[in-house]
Amino acid sequence: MRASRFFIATQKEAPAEAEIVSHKLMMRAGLIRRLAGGIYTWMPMGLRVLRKVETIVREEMNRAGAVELLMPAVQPFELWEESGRGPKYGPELLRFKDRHQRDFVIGPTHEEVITDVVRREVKSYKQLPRHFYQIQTKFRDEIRPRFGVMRGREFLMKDGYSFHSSYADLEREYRSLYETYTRIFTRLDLKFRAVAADTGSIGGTGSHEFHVLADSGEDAIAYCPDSDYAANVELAEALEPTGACAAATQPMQKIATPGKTKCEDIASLLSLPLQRIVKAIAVMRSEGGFALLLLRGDHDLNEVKAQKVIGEFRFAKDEEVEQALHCRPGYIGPVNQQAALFVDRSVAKMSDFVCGANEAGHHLTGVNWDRDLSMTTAVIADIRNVVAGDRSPDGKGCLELCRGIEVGHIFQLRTKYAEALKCQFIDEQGKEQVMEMGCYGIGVSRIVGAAIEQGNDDRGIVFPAAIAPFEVVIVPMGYNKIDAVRAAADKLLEDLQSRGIDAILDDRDERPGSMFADWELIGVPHRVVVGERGLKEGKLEYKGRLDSDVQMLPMADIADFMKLRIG
RNA sequence: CGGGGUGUAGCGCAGCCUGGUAGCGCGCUUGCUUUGGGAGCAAGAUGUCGAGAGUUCGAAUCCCUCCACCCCGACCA
Repeated sequence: MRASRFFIATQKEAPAEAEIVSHKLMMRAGLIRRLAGGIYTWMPMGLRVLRKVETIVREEMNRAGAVELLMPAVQPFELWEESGRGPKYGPELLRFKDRHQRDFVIGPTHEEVITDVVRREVKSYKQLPRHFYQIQTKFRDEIRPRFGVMRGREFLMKDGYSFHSSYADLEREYRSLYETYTRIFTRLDLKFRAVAADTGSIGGTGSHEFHVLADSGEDAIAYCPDSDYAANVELAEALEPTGACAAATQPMQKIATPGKTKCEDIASLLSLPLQRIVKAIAVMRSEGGFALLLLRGDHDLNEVKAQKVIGEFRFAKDEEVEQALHCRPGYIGPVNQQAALFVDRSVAKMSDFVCGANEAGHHLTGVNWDRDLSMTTAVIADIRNVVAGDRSPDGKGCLELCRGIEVGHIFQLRTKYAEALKCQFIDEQGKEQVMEMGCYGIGVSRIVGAAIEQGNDDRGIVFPAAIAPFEVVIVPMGYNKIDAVRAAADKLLEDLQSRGIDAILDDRDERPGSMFADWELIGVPHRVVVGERGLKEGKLEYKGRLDSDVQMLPMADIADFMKLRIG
């Protein structure tokens, strides 16, 4: 490739709307351009990266025995009614009508469509198992698209679906895809971690997420450095504190705490650690009305866990709190009131604690279970987020926290969709059975953002060689002026290409500084400079994107050298 | 959906408070010089000041409505 025929669209400044480093760099390097909120054009330079990611994913999926197909982006809404997922997916599902007033959606995912395909095509246990996948543009009408392609509304996804005659066979495929995903992210040269995950709206049991580790990630991951335990914080279990509840040593006392509505305020007022304060969170349950959730002051509510314990709920409005407890928010507590109590495990083991007095401007100190309030009707459960230092659920050490960008997700869907859509087969005994299903997703476009989030410096992107838009850039000093330079650069391009190396020759009439800056911004991993100075000694100049120094190499050796480097 | 913020040239921004000729830097065009780390000089082009309605002799500036975008939260892969 020659730069003069390609399209390079670098910019010195990123648009103000770009917040995180990968978004800024993708804009500056001319990889993407925004068309509308969360909707981007992949410019030629960016498309090369996207295609390289796609190729690795495709090769590994094929290797795992999955078969590629391509389903329509536009789907009839009836399928979503049939699966029962239409209402649940809600406004994120982009719906529209055709000229005959029939309802359609733009597919955010394809469980319904693939299940429809398989129920029509596959009738016998002899045709199972099957695994189909596609790499396709999806649309999800996100409430708040952000971070460029990391959370776009339109995005490229690899989605695969497997069908089985037994759960055991689904488990086998699930383990196999776990290995496949590990291979994919290893080949992409990303720092990643597989974590146990909540199954979310898609349902089913058994699920792992693959996260690229990055501080800007939207997900919190809990992991144990001393074992292989790792889970999304949404799911990670907070164990019961060890030891028994300490005996009461203080009487319960009401103290004035005017204006102190936050746990932190109370803690500093009383010179107590935050761990001695209990906060009460008021919620309205879909079934059963008002309830109080009790958490230690330094802990945060985990809504996913809480929902599993108490059912659907929302936070109570201020008026609802006043109505139920005759006290305004900020001073509410569990003592002397009738609301249903859901108590976090850690709170159940506390003694001599501080909580709201259900009287404006007052809190209670020295509160103890049994003596001051009953635990008999309370539900004790794990409803908080784990924090660093908590015991690992596998008992092998303590948890650490880090942040991740979810780039892959594998689910055991079991029979959820097969049942709803009557996707059945005839088994060896001639009996009709519902198929077991798995599904496996990779956010192809998100990977590009995640890779840049992980690989960048003050000069720009540092792409892993596997997905860089070009493997090598040839930068001549005076291509259009000096015949010897031109000849050497042209020959090098030919040599590299004949060895299957993806090289670009920057034959633009730019100044050296601009060319260097452009290619460092774009993140091409290898650079060869062709200059008159070196040519006099028959040498060219090599520099890796992260190298601090250049190497002078004999012209004759450079193609082999590059081949060795790139592998 | 709630709270906050921003919309002025392709990009980054000033001007707005206190109404009166629409500006700066980068980029772009042309010429000359320059040519190993984002060149210099000179000349030039580019605007529905987000949209609509209003106040006013006069609106980028004041008022109202709407739209878009960003951040925080809620929500969600």
